[in-house]
Amino acid sequence: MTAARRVTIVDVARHAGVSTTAVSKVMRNAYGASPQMQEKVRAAIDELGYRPSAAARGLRGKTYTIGVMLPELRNLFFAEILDGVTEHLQGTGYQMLMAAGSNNRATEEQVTDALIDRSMDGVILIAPVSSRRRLETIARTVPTVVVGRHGQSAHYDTVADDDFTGAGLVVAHLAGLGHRRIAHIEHHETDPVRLREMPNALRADGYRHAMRAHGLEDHIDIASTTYTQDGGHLGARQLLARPHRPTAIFAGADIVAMGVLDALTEAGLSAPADISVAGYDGTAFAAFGPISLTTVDQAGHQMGGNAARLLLDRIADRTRPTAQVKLSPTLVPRRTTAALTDRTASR
Amino acid sequence: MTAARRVTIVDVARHAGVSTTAVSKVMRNAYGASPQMQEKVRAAIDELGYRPSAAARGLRGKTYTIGVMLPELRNLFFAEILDGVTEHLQGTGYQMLMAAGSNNRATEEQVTDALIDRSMDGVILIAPVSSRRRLETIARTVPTVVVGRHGQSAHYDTVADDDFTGAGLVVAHLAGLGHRRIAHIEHHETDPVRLREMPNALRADGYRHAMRAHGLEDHIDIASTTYTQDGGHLGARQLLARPHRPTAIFAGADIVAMGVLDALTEAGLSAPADISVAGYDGTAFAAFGPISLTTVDQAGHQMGGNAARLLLDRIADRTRPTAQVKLSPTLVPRRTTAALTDRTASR
DNA sequence: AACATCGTGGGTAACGTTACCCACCTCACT
DNA sequence: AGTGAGGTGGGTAACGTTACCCACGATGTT
Repeated sequence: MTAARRVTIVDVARHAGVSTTAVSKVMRNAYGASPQMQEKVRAAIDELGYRPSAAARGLRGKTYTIGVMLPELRNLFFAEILDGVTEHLQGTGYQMLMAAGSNNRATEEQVTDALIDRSMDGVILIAPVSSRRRLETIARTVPTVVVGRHGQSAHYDTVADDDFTGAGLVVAHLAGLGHRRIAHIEHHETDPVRLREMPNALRADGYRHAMRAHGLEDHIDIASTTYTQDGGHLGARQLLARPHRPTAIFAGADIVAMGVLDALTEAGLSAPADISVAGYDGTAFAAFGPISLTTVDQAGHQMGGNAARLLLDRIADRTRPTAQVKLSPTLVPRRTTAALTDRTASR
Repeated sequence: MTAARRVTIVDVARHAGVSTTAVSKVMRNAYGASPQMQEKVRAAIDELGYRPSAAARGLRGKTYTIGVMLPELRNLFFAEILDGVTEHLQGTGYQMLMAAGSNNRATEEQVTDALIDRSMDGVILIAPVSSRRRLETIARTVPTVVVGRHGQSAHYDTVADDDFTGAGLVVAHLAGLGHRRIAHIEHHETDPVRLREMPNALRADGYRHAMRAHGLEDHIDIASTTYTQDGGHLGARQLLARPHRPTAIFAGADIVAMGVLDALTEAGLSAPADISVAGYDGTAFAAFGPISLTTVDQAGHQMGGNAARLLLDRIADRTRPTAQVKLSPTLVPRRTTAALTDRTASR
């Protein structure tokens, strides 16, 4: 019942009959330990089951811990990114720890502070909503990579998908199927910095631009809600209530498309018979057979892998110039989008 | 570009013209600091933006960090549990950090070790697959709560759902709808300890017991795969290939039901017209309109809240006797189950 | 024979915080 | 005036690890 005292480096040193310095060297594979010494120490380590304390290590140097801030747990797209990070970290000795920031500035600040307090060697911020200034502050304190948000910084690296182009792919796909009244559901944004940096804003821009490019500027129609299932639900209801109901809805994210499909079901409609629906992200949910959602794959796995790589590079050299990785999205047509028929068009 | 040196307690002490001890007292709201001193110190803290290092704190005492091991990120049921934990931890000063264990013993061991190395004040293990002995070892090292696994221990508390009863609810529901050929997809288990402790094993037991109670012992039919979407897919294909195809499938978890629905779609079948399908967990996915999966709600949110409460209690008093919290599941009938018709029965 | 050089091991002082103890001051009470 | 109690502040030694440096002996070089 009484907690067994931790085995420390001192115990190992005594047990092996060497100095703590020697044990430390062996642990770190540092120079200056003969093979015999290494063997002796390793035997003692195994025998006592010694594991170094990350806290004590962190006080002197590295903690071998990467902190990841993610805005929420329910959006499966983030799982793809995390898989990419985990995979890249395999065998590097780094452990990834995650904390959820719940998509608002106050908790996000709290969470990132918590990661810094716990002396992470580096942090990966996924789709952060914090102010630009705040991100810079974090990046000056600890090596930082920002994923899923554009914008160039002298302090942090970024990994993002080319959202502007991706949105264009969706519009082209739907226009190619004969649709003209193609509506969009966006995540509402007013902050000028975020209008330039956030993926949702770029997707909306890409939508507008592509609509114009296809000669459909008169049909530009946007419902402004949030990137959540509820946001999709609300947005769809707004769009369905309009006098000229759209024949296709481009939801800004797969999770939004879920809400749209939910709302369609409630209204007794279905995709693609009544309305075509497309999402964005390329989550496992979209690939799920009974749903089979047309979406844009932004290669979350690769985003995560790139983020981890950039972070390790920056931990190794904090002065190297920052990089901006932009990945190309691909359209994945599935069964929620279909050619415009007389029936759908006439509504 | 050069990393700004961290503000430490010494900087604050100097800036406020007091001792580090005084600053420490103020930080911890400890006894022995006059109001004037508190004010002076707080002013200095704000001015310098001081935040204590969790690593250094951990070396002496507590880190105010709770570690959570979860088996994977894609099963939305775990998100419910985590929400419950987060909510309970609100305002306690504890931060939750998560690490994913990927459902196998080796990585699970690695991850739990990593949490211990980082001197977590306590850990919550969600549906761990580790051996009983390993769990005991962890619990002797650090306050531990095990969620989603039965079995009594002298060292760790447990929170689980009454899986045996829950499985019975599903069988009763389906039998009530007239089904007799009710099949089950289980997560394969052979280890005798796990057969007693793991929810999947208890659900399978509950299924068998309820089938017998309803006089359906001749129709007991189990596909033994895993609790993943692929497992559900595989299990469903096995069941569909049998000479006497079942009219209802009870999938051991919602994620398994996803795989079942996927396989049905592939086979050109649908639920509930051709086959009724029920899951288990009560995830947000099951509630999703276009799916509308009949399931058993195991109140993940409450499980998480209970786990956090038990953990904080144990951190406060490591010698108190362990507790086993068992929550009652409830059936949530939705649209994937329906009364047996002549058409489905005759297949 | 004198002198570098190299390989190997250990001593010591941090890192930032807190637990524990002691010193001092003020006030009230004998 | 002397004593005790209570309130307030600080000094010091840990916690477990690593970076830096120094010492020693063996080997090779002039």
